[in-house]
Amino acid sequence: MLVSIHARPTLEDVAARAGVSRATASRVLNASPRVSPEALEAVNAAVLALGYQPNRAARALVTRRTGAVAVVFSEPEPKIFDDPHFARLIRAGARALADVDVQMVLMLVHSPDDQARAHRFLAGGHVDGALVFAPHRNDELVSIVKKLPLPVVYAGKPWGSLRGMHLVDNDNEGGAVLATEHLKSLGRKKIVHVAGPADELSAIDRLNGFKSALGLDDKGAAKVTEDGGFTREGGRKAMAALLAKVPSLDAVFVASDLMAAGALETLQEAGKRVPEDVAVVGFDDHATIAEHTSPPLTSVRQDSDEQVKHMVEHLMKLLRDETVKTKKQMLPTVLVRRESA
Amino acid sequence: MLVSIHARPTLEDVAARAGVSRATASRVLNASPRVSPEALEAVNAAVLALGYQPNRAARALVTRRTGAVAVVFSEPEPKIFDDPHFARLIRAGARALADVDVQMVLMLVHSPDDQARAHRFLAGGHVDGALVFAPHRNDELVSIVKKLPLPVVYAGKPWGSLRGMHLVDNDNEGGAVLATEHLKSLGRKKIVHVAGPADELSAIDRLNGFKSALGLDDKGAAKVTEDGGFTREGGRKAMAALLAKVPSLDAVFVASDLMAAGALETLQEAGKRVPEDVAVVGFDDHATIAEHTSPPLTSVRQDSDEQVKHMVEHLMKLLRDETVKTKKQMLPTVLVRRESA
DNA sequence: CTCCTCGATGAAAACCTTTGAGTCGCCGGT
DNA sequence: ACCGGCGACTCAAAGGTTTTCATCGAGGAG
Repeated sequence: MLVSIHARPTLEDVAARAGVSRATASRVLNASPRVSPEALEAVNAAVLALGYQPNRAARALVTRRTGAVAVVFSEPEPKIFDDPHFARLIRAGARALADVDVQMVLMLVHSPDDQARAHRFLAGGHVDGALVFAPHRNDELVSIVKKLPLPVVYAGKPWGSLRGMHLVDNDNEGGAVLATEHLKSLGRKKIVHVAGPADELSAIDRLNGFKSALGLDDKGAAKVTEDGGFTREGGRKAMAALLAKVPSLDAVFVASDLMAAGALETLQEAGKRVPEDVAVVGFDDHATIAEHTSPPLTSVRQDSDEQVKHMVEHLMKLLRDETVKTKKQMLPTVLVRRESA
Repeated sequence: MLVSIHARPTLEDVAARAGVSRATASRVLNASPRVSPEALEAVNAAVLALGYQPNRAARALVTRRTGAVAVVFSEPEPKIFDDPHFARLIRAGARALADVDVQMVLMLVHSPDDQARAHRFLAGGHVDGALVFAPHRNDELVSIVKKLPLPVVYAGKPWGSLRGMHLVDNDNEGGAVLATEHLKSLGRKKIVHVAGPADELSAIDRLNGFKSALGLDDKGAAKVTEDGGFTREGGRKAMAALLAKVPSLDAVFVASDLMAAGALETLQEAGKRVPEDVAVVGFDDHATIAEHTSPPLTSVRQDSDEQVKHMVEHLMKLLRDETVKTKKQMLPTVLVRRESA
């Protein structure tokens, strides 16, 4: 049977070759139970022989499903995308979505223009759902997305009411407690904190963990904390400020590895030995940072790959209309000991 | 006219409201010239009033175009994705593609499994074309993709025959010449080179530029060159090796900013002052690296955003079946002077 | 006044799949 | 022998858009 020169085979072709109707062939492909074993085998053989691949557009048209989901990063400050964390999240997203055979539409939202575009796109029915990364305070994108009749899973807690929202968060607070307790267990008496920006909830949660582990109130915490803005440079400066503020410090919990790298540099310049004079614990356990600082960084691991995987799973459940038991998931964090503490 | 509760408006609805036929409405949307001004205006008004957005699936079905292109990163070593360069390319791709309203399907290819998946996907007609980043030697993905009847634009020169391929490359060799000439013009006599891995053409081109600027042959070059593998750690080690090999060196051209950051650390530890004792020039002009080393790094700028933008433009031309004059584009590089040289 | 041309428009086919309704044959029960 | 029921299957409609072809009307040439 000579098939046409180059055209891709259609379901009709498969059905013809298998000696069944289009409908039956379709049922085989969609794993419907109402198919006889013979038909099933014949169709599968035909699919294989012809190298058939369903036409996504046709399928999308009738099912009213696009087979695509948006992955949205909302980030007023484009620079932070040079953060290696970002690359990791994207990689994890690409992988997890490819595994379930759905297309990933990446959207980076910086400006109000981008927001409008994202709004149009998400409202336009071009995707079945969305994964949203919007860590910042009062991010308008979140209010926009919230109003859309679109299944959405957030990474971490977006600012504002969480009513009815689905999200997968890391246990930032628990991780911070872990880190601080560890420093205490080393016998450190004067523990300080380089915090992340006050407009990100993950930073706030980490700060809260630090406070609760030490039994500090807001005022007490303010005396031993500096904002490092989640950047290397910020970590450097915050550490310097802390050295000035608390000369007797003997340990520091830094809210991100990137900042910790900066902090280590400052400590080194100040002639402090790590961990002898000052013990340092970071957060993220970022492979290419934590393992390559000197000394290698003790850090709280939050598994971004795992987080994204859970987000995807959760979203798929929503798309399948399964009733999800827990709307919010919290992923555990663990302390990874290296040499800095 | 009460419209249905929630269903998205269709072209039929638009046509009805504008008092024309579906066909005419379609012509307006596709900017066909054969439309009267009145019809045009009426349809546009209806589109606006209804918030109409074309159904991508339906359109894809009939035009046999998906409105999506794949962006493929082939990279045996997943770690390199922590390279900030990668994040930049992705960002640029997302932006450039969104600008022309096509969806970006991101594919990260690490393993042979991934290759097979990519093959299936690209052959499956799920995208109209592809942007391929495959810098490494003998990357099998390239041979796979080459056989596909799919418009593809490569980033840089993939290894192997370039016959009939479309690509947008940076002028690596020219940039290297620029860097080396600059060091010469500073009166430096003993200039060495920290190279990228020998299985990436961009690294080889930079090495070649270095060689030709100094008039070195292979043997001569080998004496003053070390491979830094495009990593920070590699740059550190390569610099140390060079210091041992060529104690009298007074300048170094490093083939990437990340390696240059490492090299600077080594120089500092060796007690060399930069630029007084040793002048350093990097490559990439990566914002978050070059500006934050101490001293700030003189570097060759290659504009990744520009490169990706050109790739997208080129691909769009291919998709429109325009005959493209030049299959290969070369983007200029410029030297950005800071304090390290 | 008629014929022709040409531009604008409408009707309908085509794209490929899913799915609800209907058909067919067969078995067991009466 | 008939009927009901059931499992496996086929038919055909539906989904929203583009595009070809035909139609219609107006305006110019003869």
